[in-house]
Amino acid sequence: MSPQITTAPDEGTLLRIQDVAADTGLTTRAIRYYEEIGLLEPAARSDGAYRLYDASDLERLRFIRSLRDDAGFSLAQIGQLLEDEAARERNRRRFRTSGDQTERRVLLADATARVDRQIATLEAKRARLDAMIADARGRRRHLDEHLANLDGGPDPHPGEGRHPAPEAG
Amino acid sequence: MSPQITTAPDEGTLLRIQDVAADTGLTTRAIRYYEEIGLLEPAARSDGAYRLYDASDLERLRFIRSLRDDAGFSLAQIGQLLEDEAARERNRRRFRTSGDQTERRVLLADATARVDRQIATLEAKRARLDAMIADARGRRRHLDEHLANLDGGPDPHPGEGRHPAPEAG
DNA sequence: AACAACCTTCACGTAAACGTCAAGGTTGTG
DNA sequence: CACAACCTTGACGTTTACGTGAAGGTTGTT
Repeated sequence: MSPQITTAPDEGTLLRIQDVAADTGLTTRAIRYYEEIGLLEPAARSDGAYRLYDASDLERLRFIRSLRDDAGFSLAQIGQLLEDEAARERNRRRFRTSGDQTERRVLLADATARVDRQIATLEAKRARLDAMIADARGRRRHLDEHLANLDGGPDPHPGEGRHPAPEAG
Repeated sequence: MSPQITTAPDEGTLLRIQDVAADTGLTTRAIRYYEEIGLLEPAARSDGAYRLYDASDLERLRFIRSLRDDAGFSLAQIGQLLEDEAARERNRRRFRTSGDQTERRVLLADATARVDRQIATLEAKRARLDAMIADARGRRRHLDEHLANLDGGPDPHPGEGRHPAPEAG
């Protein structure tokens, strides 16, 4: 419990690209590439032009990775989802420096609209996935019925023909 | 109600690649490419080596497209999901020609296992998507709280500090 | 048989999303 | 200040998933 420690400042920590890579599970090349195509700018640069990332950068990179790996979006789509980082940053600064309640409300409303669009996009994707799952469940039920037919009475409706083949694959 | 018509046989219809492309929304090149990487073989070939596709081929192609566009899987992953078309086809033939109830049961069980794996994969993906949606909803709630703070009593807990910045982006 | 409209198999081109050097500058430690 | 370990910016290579001709054969209709 020493009153002043220089290790683990935590709050204003800036990481170099390799540490960021380790933390996020991305490669340094990928991170630079994301910067190249405008997905994020590092919070700062060192005197020697080293890229320096803060906590919010890490969050953003993890989000990008999640959208890429978990949701399967292309980087172009991810760019659409994140939409205009510059405006976002401007808004942040304006929000912090603004004493005007009305302006703060407008900025928050903007942020809300962006998040709502993200949610809508993600839910649309989930709906399509759900449809596919339902479809697969249907195929599964179909197979189960065939199994039931084999176990119970063999050949209930002989010349049926709704399905060309019993689908054994 | 003529007893014998040559148009619209429907049952054993075989389509050429362009018609298949129109039906599935894929390009002829994509369909040939999918064959190249082993995702499907056309049901038959004409005397002049034209590819000929049946109804089940169309289903399969629509499924592939769905996995690609809706679920965002790579063709390699889709190949894993569809897994061993050759075995599938062998199973179909064996199923049709098998009079042995036990064998039919085994073949159906195999098919069921495959479908179950597909469902599991799709549900895993949906779970990850759900997590992301929940996350986005959390961010949205957070923004709403800030809005509420602006509307109601301004600055309820002054020196709080759990959040470094009010997050206006 | 002629003809358009299909189809075939190469084979090279392309955009996305990085991987992988190369050549040189920067940082932190002894 | 020497040195390893990191970083920088090019710049070319690679994989995936096709697009786009080219050169020639096939089908269906007239």
